Amino acid sequence: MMPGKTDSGVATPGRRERNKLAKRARIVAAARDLFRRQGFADTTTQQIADAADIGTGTLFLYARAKEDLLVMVFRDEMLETVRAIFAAPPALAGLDARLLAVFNRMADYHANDPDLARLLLKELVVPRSEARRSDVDELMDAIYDGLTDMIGAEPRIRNPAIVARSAFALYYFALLSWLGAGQDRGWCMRLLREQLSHLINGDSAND
Amino acid sequence: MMPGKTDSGVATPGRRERNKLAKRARIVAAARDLFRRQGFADTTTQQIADAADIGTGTLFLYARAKEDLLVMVFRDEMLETVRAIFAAPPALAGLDARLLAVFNRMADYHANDPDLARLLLKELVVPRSEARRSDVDELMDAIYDGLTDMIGAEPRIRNPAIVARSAFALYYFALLSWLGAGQDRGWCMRLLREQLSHLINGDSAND
DNA sequence: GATACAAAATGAGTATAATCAGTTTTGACT
DNA sequence: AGTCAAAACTGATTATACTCATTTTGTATC
Repeated sequence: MMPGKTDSGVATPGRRERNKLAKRARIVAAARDLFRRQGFADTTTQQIADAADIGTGTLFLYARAKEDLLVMVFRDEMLETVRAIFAAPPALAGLDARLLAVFNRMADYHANDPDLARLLLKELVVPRSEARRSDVDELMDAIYDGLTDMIGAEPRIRNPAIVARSAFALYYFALLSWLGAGQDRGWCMRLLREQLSHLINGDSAND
Repeated sequence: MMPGKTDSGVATPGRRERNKLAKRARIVAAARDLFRRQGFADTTTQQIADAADIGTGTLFLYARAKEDLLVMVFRDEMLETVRAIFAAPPALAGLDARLLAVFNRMADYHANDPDLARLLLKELVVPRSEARRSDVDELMDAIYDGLTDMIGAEPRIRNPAIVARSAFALYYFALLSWLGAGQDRGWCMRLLREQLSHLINGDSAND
């Protein structure tokens, strides 16, 4: 039992990779719990490292900065939510209902912990690093895939301008919730729908 | 000449107030120069305090956090620019030309120092504090006043939802510049124009 | 002018995010 | 099993944003 690879046909992920993933999960879980309990500012990186049972140095191997941990927490939870919403049978749920569900989930973050939510939005909408940018893209992709599945068009269309607009739509929706301008959500939804129809019809979105 | 108030009819601002304003100006100037020369991250608060010839403690009396200094710098420069643009005689400059001038000025920040610009946008669009929020409002007001003057409608209309949308329009424009999607600027301008016509026609903007 | 009071300034001190040089663990290969 | 290079881990150390108890400055009243 020496080599780390069993005799399966395709290459096994490998123990190293699995350990890394497990550790990442432990870190994110620890961060999520502590942020929830004490808030972002009052949680030290030391505490997170202790809770995840790793050294402080290791922590910064998985997250370039403390704020990255917040994004990791959000990303994981939101991806799960979006996938669950679009995976559920489309009972009475039309396009609008599902979009609304995703939006509402984002808005919940504002309701529960405004400071944390603000930080999240900042980091997600104007990402500093390429890595961060791909976090947004992944979230957008999840929504796209769900929508294109429902509409029946081909998935996996990528258009930076539309990605930006959709990211904005999500962002703007949350911003409006924060401002208490709830009645504007309809406008926001319509904007996203319009953008998505451009996406599906293959318009170049220059106009 | 003991009392700090001369015998003018109305109350003189007072030396204290004047000193405070002058000190604030010195701080902003010092911060601007250092940020330009060395970048935001590589400039310490100590350096700024030294350059402005004040103690480090005093610095944080004028700015709650280091990032506030960035916003102060931006706010001052941008307000001056916006006012200059709308104060100039409307020679060949229509509505679009002036808006574009304001937008381009914002985009310049991206071109010159992307990191600094990203930080700015984050801070301006999702302000943490009420004080920060009023910075955005003031900028928006400057644009509104210029536009309503040109169009001839009554100035000083305030609608949080429209403020949010306009702030977004500025933000989005800069985001697109950053993404290199320059051809989308037209869409952004049209959005703002549309919002402004709602503003002028007195629509409630719920729709 | 002297006294009292509030506002502002100060810089030594503190807390902590992030680093890095050294150590341990891993897994492929013989 | 034994060897080795690369990957992962560690926590003592560092740099610095921000605080706070104390001092200085400005203004009002007599």
